[in-house]
Amino acid sequence: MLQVNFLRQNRDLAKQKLAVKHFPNVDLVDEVIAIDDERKQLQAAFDETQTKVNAASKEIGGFMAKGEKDHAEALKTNVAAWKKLLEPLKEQMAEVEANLLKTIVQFPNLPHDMVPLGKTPEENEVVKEAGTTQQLPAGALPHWDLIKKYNLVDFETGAKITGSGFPLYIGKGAKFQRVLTQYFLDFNTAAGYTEYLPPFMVNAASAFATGQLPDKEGQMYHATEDDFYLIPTAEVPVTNVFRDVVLKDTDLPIQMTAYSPCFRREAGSFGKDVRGLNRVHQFEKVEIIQIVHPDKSDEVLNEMVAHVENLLISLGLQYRILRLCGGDMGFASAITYDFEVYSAAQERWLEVSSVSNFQAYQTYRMKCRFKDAEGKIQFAHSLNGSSLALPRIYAAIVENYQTENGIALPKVLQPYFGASELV
RNA sequence: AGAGAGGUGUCCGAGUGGUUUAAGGAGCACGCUUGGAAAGCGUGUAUACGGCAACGUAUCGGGGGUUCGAAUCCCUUCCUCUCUGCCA
Repeated sequence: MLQVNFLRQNRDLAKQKLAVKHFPNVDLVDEVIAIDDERKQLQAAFDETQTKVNAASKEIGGFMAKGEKDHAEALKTNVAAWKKLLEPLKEQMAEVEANLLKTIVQFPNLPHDMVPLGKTPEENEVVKEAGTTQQLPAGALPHWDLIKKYNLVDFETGAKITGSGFPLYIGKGAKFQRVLTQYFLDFNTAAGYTEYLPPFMVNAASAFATGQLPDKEGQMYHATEDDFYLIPTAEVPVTNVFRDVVLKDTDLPIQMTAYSPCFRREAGSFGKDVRGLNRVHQFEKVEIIQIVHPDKSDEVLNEMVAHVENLLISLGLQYRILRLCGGDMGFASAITYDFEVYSAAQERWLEVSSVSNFQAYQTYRMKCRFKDAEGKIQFAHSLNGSSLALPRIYAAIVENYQTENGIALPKVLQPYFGASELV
């Protein structure tokens, strides 16, 4: 959520930045400031009258104590008149404040200066490409054929149990999931992240704080009986650890990592590129999240990108790093780097991680602040990234490590798996 | 799930309608004192919004209500604890 005061002080800059994100209605900036002006006027008027009411009430208390009932009664008449004025003011204020919130949540975060101007995924900037394309054996298969051939994942039975997009992992296929999760968590904690295992359902307040509500309600599974939402990512419960918290500057940076299943309805997503594990309703992911001093978030973003890069290198995969253009970035992000791994069998790049700096966009919304060295309260910056999302990395490893009669394993995973090959 | 007891500041804790402007204590910060420290004494110590400021307004788990006036009374909701039930 953007701050009105920032918009007020940087009106033109904000409009310019919103245009980079291809926000269709930049004049909403003026609208929001006008609404805020109205709110200020109302509050001033309200406070003025409420002050009189409070003072008079205190006086009445004094009169009552002294037994001067006549004076008290006279004052009560005044108060009654003021209160009549307050009622419509109160209503207007509630209305204006609701309108302000409703309007301001429509703004996406402003993009960082480094964000490229483009609109479509093709205009993302490739900042790095590394690794070599695997030489696959003749007759190499895409992962959806491989997992069937070796009975690692059964989509049909998953569909019977629940519905399409809920894979059932079997035997070594299930163990491989567990091994990947464990390896990722170990890799993250070795770099200083603290491991969390959060609830997999959240309440509406948490979903609002990270921006899933009110807009993306349809993307989450909703347990209506208790009004809980199944998490679309561990980012939601873990970031909410620090909702409504005032930290000390010495608490920063906070580095968290968490494994969780992720539930996404993917409503409205259909068509190509959704075969096999490329897009599912339930998948597993290990997330890294940091809450940092505002001066440090640029630097920390680079560290997180390097961290994920090292993880991919350790898996021996060909990868590239993209800096997303304004039109392809997420709503809450100021700058995002996507990691893609090359699938030689599908002959395409698969997104396996997305690392973003949200600056104060989330922390303002969820009131996560810290007291700086001077004792001033400031909003912290939040960042997160996948490290890593399982099904696609699963698919990439299975495809890229396939041999003529089996599937090999990256070296780092072999001790975890207790074998030198998957099958 | 049922019955009961609770939720007050950084923490403990008093407060059942009106100088509460949330007592008191602890902690923390600064000052005095000291050779230095402890003790002692003094001062300060929540957040948000409005205002150039003085200051004002709101907040005692959340929301709503009664009243001239609510931490206090009423309704509702969430959470914690105890007992009972059920359960891996």
